[in-house]
Amino acid sequence: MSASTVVNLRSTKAPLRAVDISKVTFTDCPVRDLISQIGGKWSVLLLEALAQRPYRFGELRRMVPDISQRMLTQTLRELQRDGYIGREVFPTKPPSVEYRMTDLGYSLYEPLAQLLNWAEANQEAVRVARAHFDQSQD
Amino acid sequence: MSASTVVNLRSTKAPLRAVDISKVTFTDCPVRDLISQIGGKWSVLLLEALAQRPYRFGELRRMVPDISQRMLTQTLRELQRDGYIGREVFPTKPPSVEYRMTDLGYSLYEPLAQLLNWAEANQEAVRVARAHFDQSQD
DNA sequence: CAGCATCCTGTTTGATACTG
DNA sequence: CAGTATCAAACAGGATGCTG
Repeated sequence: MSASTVVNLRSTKAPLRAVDISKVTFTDCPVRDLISQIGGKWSVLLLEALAQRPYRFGELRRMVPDISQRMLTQTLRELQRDGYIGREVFPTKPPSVEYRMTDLGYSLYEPLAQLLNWAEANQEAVRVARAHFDQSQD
Repeated sequence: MSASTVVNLRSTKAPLRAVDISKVTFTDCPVRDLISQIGGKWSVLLLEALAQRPYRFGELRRMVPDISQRMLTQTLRELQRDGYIGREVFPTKPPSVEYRMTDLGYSLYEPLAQLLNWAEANQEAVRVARAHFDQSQD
């Protein structure tokens, strides 16, 4: 059983995150691909919000006060493109747009939430490890 | 049950990833903190390798051919600082250094592996979602 | 309201050369 | 072998102004 049993350890020359959202092809490692998406500064935050219930653009903006409009739009597009969230435009005046998690998004959110729970449950252990490491480095 | 039940949605002004490894204080959101660490380009790859068995520096380098020496060292240090992996120096000549996962690292790896499994199991669904999205955008 | 286009900055990463 | 140091490039993200 080699180390690549769980995942393809071959790395790629491809950039870690999408730049031009419409030009990006699927990288040859799904793990790298997911991590690069989730690893963005705002993706997890938005997934957590939308896992609770649907929200409109402006609501999300207020929930995450220091996200820029640019990054909110961009991150929502990426999540939509990957199929994790859906986008519905209501033809009101002015228009309102609602985002909601898809079934695929919810299925992703299950293991993701477990990981986030781990982060909270073990934050103290990590804090201690860091303090110890920094000490020993003088 | 508010949206912040699962995790603190407050975002921070802190940079996403550590720059000077010894200067970084724990951010006020453990989730942001974990995501910023494993969201790095190489962390997950190295955790997967070390979840299998201990490896030496050079072995890891050969397993992940296109990681630079600089990033291998830096990422290993970060993982060590957070307490996920341990580092042991053998006083041979020339010296050899072995890295191995700690108990904390293994406990992290459990939910992490679930997430990675999801990525592999659903890569086709994501690929389809992307193709559909790109289509509809013309 | 919900964006988009442009410019600009700091951070992350890579390349290369050198060392105990 | 297992690093460190320095420089340069690429990228993610922020700020601002404009639009249907």
